[in-house]
Amino acid sequence: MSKNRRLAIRSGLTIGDLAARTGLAVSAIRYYEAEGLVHPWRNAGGQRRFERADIRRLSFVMVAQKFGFTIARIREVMQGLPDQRTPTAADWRRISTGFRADLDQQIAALEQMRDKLDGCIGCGCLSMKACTLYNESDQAQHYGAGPRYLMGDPAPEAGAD
Amino acid sequence: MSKNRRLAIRSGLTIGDLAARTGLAVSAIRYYEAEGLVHPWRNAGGQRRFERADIRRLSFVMVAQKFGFTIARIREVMQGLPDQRTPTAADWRRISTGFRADLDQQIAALEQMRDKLDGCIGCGCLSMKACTLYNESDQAQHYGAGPRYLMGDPAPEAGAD
DNA sequence: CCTTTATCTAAAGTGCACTTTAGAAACTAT
DNA sequence: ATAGTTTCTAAAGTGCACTTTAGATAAAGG
Repeated sequence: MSKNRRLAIRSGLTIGDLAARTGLAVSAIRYYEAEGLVHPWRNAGGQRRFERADIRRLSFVMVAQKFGFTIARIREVMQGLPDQRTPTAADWRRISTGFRADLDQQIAALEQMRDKLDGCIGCGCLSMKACTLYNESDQAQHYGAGPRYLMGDPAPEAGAD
Repeated sequence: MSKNRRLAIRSGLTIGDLAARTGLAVSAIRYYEAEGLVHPWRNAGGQRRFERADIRRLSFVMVAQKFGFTIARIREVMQGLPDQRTPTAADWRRISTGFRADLDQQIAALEQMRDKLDGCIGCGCLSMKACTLYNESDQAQHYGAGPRYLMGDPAPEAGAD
């Protein structure tokens, strides 16, 4: 029970501490380590120990996931953080900004698709060749194997309606 | 080779025909049948035969997927189509409209999150208690097991920044 | 008629993001 | 010292949306 360890000043946070503070499952944190999103060290007994800054890293991961980014993309973005020193507010600001740009793009793509859908609803077709939604998406098909319901698809061109 | 079957006037479209006209893989169409999104009949030899209207159904599925809807949700929406007669343009218009409402909501949710992200970037926190992004999402956690990168999450409240 | 292509079923595999399980070792509290 | 957590690893399981594989049957073309 890690209940009252006097703020764990001793030697870093345990995985349980981190789980408690982020709301993540312990197993998820281990998974994120395997994916290279956090880099705990080990204590004498072989247990993971984390820095306080890792709370921030994991929180960032959680938010990024909420926005629909994959682990791979999140790892990429987080490469922008310093490796040796603790990231500063400015560091976070910097990578969050790039992240925001992606988000803007996603929203724009969604809005474009919505507008096209409006056209299709108007004509009642929603399936025929005239409908831009299909013509462009037919080619786009197959973005890697699994489910491709990540919205960042190839931002349909504006014209051709 | 179903190349020149005189428009397949005979007895409905084969699964291959449908694949050619929608761009879907044959296996995907079988999967969609298993999921209840299309209901082909069988010919004497036990092969699937589809109506022309099924091109439309499948195209609808494809577009819906592009927008990030799950098969379950798509099936739900498509329950709104008539079972016995061929759906009319008005039928498609009707279900597409409900669909558009969902989409609007998703966009709105994304925009709200973006705005909050702006606040977080501004303060450089992106992880602490002050940040609305975590406080609300911590609770929300766990939307079914697998990957939950579907953006339709619980539309964060506007206030509290 | 015979070969080629298409289709069939059932089962297993894929990729992402995890969780669950099992058995063992470490740590904490009493 | 001992009981009760926690943590460890490795491996398997989960859910979604499919694809791939294998072996068998059906349909089409020459």
